[in-house]
Amino acid sequence: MEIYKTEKRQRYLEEYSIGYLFSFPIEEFLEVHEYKREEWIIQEGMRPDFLFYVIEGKAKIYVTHQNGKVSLINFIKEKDFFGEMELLNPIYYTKGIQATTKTVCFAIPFHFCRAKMLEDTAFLRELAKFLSVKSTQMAAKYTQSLSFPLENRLAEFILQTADGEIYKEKHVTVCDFLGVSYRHLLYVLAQFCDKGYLQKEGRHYRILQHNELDGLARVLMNE
Amino acid sequence: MEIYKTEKRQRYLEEYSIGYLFSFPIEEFLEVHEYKREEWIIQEGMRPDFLFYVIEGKAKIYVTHQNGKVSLINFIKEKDFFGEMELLNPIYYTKGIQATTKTVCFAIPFHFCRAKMLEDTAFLRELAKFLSVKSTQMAAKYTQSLSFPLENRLAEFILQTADGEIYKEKHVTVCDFLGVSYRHLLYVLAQFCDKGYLQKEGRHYRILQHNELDGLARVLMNE
DNA sequence: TCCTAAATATGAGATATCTCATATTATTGT
DNA sequence: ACAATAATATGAGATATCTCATATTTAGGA
Repeated sequence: MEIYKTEKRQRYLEEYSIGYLFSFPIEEFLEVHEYKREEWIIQEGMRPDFLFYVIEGKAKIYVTHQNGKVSLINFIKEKDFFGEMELLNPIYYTKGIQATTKTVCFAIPFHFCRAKMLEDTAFLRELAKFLSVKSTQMAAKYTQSLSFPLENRLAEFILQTADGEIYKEKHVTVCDFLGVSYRHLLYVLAQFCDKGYLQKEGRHYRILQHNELDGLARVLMNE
Repeated sequence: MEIYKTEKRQRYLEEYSIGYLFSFPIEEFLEVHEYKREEWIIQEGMRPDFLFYVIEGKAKIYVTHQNGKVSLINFIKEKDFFGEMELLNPIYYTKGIQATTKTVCFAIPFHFCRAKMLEDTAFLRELAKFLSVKSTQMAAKYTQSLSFPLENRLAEFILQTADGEIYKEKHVTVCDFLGVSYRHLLYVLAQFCDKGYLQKEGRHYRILQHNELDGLARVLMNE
């Protein structure tokens, strides 16, 4: 982890101003942190000292269960907060946050800013919106996971993450995210190839029948 | 649905004051609504005109999927909000809310109060806390449902909802809530009886081995 | 460059869970 | 009090998904 100082910090503060999220001057308190690919930004179970706001990069939220299984709860991207649970709730089991790519965040120290943030209408309104979306998404994912087989959820995931016609997510990550075994994921991917929806090209998959996948994914919708 | 007027309304306003949740005078705008057991407070897909705050009673949040399956997303109890998604988000697929028992709510009209509420620090802070808890719970339920068989989740549910030593939830409701088929629910309940954790008494079940169920439920924890 | 750990692949057998069919009680409205 | 509807119950067969064993390939570190 690297903390940007002086000019570099200043450059980020200017280029990605988040002043509009607050009605008090936040700039002076902001730290700018850079995390390397794969680096753990927050260790599971360790309360952070900052509220984070992502400027560049992507990260993943993980939790480990008692039976050893790991769940990838969600992805975090630009303009997302994390650490907000710890800001609001004195008791909370902290999830692990791992950078997927090089990630730059604003880190807002609780120590100096908690009280101010909790008194700030503009910020609280943004936060409430962010949380309402998050909560809605989790509820949707929850009920979908109980109501539909992997086939549908994977189709949606492929379409969401594909780069043009190419799908190339790591199987291991996808298993944790969709909550299925590695074996089963490969079964369903093989089915998609059999049916001609996908074509395997080395380690990647090319989407051949966008429509068919879309049909499978669309069934999840309406929420 | 019945709207309390004059004295009855006044009595509720005094007995269950929620003035402390707001920093502006809210009382004059509050309606007091009573819904009968089984009544739909909000129809799925129909945006409500109020933010609701539950005073007495219990309700359920439902969503219907395209394949006809119904999910019981969560239970709502005293001191919970609902309609807050529609307050915050102009675009949102409204879930259905059904009263389980006779339910009395304060209904805060968006028309008069939206702007005020979205400017109110005290309220926004409460709402953000409420949403953060809700989001955390959904995330936990989501990952648990993907990581553990019904056995564990049912054990937890039985302990949470049992009335003393007696478990008597309706199977139909539990299926929707835990996202499993009726058939499978009965299988696992039968297993619990075989193992001596539960004993069937007419339509109810008596908890015989609290410890064993607790062991199964505890495996979910740590979040 | 080589070694090791991670990621990919595939088979075989188990089990968790689902669908459907069919009875038998409760509950509710009239 | 009766009919209709909802809830409970159980069997049988299907399928979605898991576990484990084992190879092969890829990628990162000494």
